[in-house]
Amino acid sequence: MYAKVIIDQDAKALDRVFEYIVPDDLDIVTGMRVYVPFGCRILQGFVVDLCDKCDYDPSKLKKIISKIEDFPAIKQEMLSLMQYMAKKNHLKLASILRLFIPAEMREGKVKELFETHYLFNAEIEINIAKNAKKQQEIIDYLKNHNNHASSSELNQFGYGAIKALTDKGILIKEKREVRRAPFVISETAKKVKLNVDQQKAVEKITEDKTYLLHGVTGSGKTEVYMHLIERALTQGKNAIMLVPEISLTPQIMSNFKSRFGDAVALLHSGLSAGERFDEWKRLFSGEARIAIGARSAIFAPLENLGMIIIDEEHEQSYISESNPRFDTHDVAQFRARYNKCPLVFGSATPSIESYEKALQGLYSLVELPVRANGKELPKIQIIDMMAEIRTGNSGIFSNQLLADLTNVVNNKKQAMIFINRRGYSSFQRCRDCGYIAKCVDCDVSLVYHREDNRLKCHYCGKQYKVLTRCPKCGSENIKNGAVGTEQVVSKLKEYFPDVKILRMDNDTTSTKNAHQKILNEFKNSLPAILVGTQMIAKGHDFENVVLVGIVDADQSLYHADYRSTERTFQLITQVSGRAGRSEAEGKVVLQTYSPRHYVYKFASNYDYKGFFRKEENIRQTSQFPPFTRIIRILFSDHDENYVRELLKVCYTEIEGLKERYNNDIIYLDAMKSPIKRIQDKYRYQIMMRLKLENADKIEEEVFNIVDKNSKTSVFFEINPQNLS
DNA sequence: AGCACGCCGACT
DNA sequence: GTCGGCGTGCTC
Repeated sequence: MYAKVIIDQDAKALDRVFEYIVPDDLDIVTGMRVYVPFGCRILQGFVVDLCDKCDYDPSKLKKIISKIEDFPAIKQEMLSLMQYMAKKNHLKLASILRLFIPAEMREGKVKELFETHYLFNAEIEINIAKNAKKQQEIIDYLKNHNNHASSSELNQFGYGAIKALTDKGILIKEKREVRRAPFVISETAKKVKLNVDQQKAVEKITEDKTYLLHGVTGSGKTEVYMHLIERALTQGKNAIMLVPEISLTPQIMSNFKSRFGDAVALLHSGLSAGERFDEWKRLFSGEARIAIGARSAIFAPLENLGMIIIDEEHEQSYISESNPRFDTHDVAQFRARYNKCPLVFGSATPSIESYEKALQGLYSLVELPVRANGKELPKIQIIDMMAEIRTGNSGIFSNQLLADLTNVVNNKKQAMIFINRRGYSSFQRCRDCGYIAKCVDCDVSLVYHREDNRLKCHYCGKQYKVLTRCPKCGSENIKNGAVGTEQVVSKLKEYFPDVKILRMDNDTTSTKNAHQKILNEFKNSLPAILVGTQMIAKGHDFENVVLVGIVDADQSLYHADYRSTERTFQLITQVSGRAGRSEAEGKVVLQTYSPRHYVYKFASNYDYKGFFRKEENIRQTSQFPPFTRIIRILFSDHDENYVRELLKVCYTEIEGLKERYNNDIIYLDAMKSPIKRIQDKYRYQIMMRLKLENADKIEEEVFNIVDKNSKTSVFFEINPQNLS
């Protein structure tokens, strides 16, 4: 028997199958991880196929040394998925396989946890001394507990008694595997009765196809998800539900835990290595039947799927932007098709791509048009910050926002201030010569952090002293750029010295549970103001929040990125949803320097469809996705000359495609990447925009050209999210 | 990726 | 003479 093995190394030259002899005494099956001799080393590999004959010279074949685990960690479906992803995203096989198993398992760091268990042996005659009270207590305890107990339960009776009983054979020792289940406080599940729309949605979502569930904020999508999952379980099937990492709040987790109990396995970044491994194993073995987690939970080792749900479908985090670059939507679609089960993309603000597909009939549109609690959405007031400046207010806050905040404080209520930038301000610039402080390795502007009075690079984390004098012209006239969370907090403290003001962003939530601590503190303070980035935009329901301030709505609008308008609309809708969740009426104050931009008109009226039509129109006329396809090829290397040469060769050859595809190529150019260097690697890129008809063919040819010419790996990105 | 093999410069 | 630089190529 021969095995086709993929070596677990992330190198272009090893990105193929190597054949090995399976020794007779090893019962290897497809999907197992094995140790194999490779050159003069021993490496880990994945068995992806077994067959009777080999393609390579049989006299040169080596033998598999041993199994790593005695179960096949990669199931058949995942092997097909590997093939699909390799082709679709031009990824290396080993790097895909790594996604399918917990990192902890590969690194060999975590082991199964065992606990000694004792069984009561009913066969044997009980013969203990009359004064052996403790031993009698143990026997009584076991009789009351189905004749078995763990060592931790019995330890209270003392080790001597346990040992005496074990020696006599009355107790039988046994090693049992225990799982480190992440602790979740589960409140009592209140089963909510569905309203008419929700009921209709549940009834509609039954077939083996993709559904786009468009439900306004607060329309009760989660309840629909729960019903869908419940139905899948009743049919004897399993389910996956994905949520964006940031909205994996204890609230959602405890909701599902209390509804489905131990059938739920949670996969998110807050788990310890052991917990993650054990949750994975519970899914693998079928002990758990619902996987809930962030992006990577789409690879949950569940078979027989009956439902896949992606909540907040439009979220950027579903598109992986580093090493194995893939789109969770594609993976979900593959798994849904493989398992012949429904796939649900849910959102209050679907991505333009998805909604377009729904209109084209590729997805079936299901709508939840009203809020489940019947409440109105909070009113959004647009404040023209240019007018504020003209009337002499050049501060961060408009007079209206300050007045509303004062009102909130006086009424002992709560407010949230949303600002889409962490740190104190964006950058430091010399007013005389225009010099901007940049990272020496990454070539991006540094961000000023006031807490430790330093400049930091957000790409590599390197820290620098602040500028007091311009290194270029010597001027001391240094100015800070746009505002960030820290600055908003310090300004608020000036206005409201006695009010509890909290900050929540990447910097204040890096430690474990910091997230929850801040939210709890906020929850328990009246009045209070919570300042934060996107992090505060999701999933938290605070009944006392009556005001949401969006300090600089334009910040997400001015990225050189075709999706920035869409993103701004989504952000506003989401952030606004935080106000007025309960009895009190909520209000949103939106500050902008370009109040006439169409995004604000539609967003302030919660008019998704209107926004969609406008945006669709713009994308169509300006030839952007989803009406075209953008391909970005990123070359990076320490050796700048090599990258430039490679870029040149590839570009010339790709340009040659114009002979055959001139009408399909809207745009083609080669350039330095906007961030010219990251971690001392020089970055160059080729960008192209294609008409859809022949996009697949051209993409394939472009990939082959690049692959043929480069020694090192090159990043391929389709419709990139951000262009750094 | 890692490691061996291999062909040219300055040293005990 | 030979120790060691890192270029090229191979690993079932």
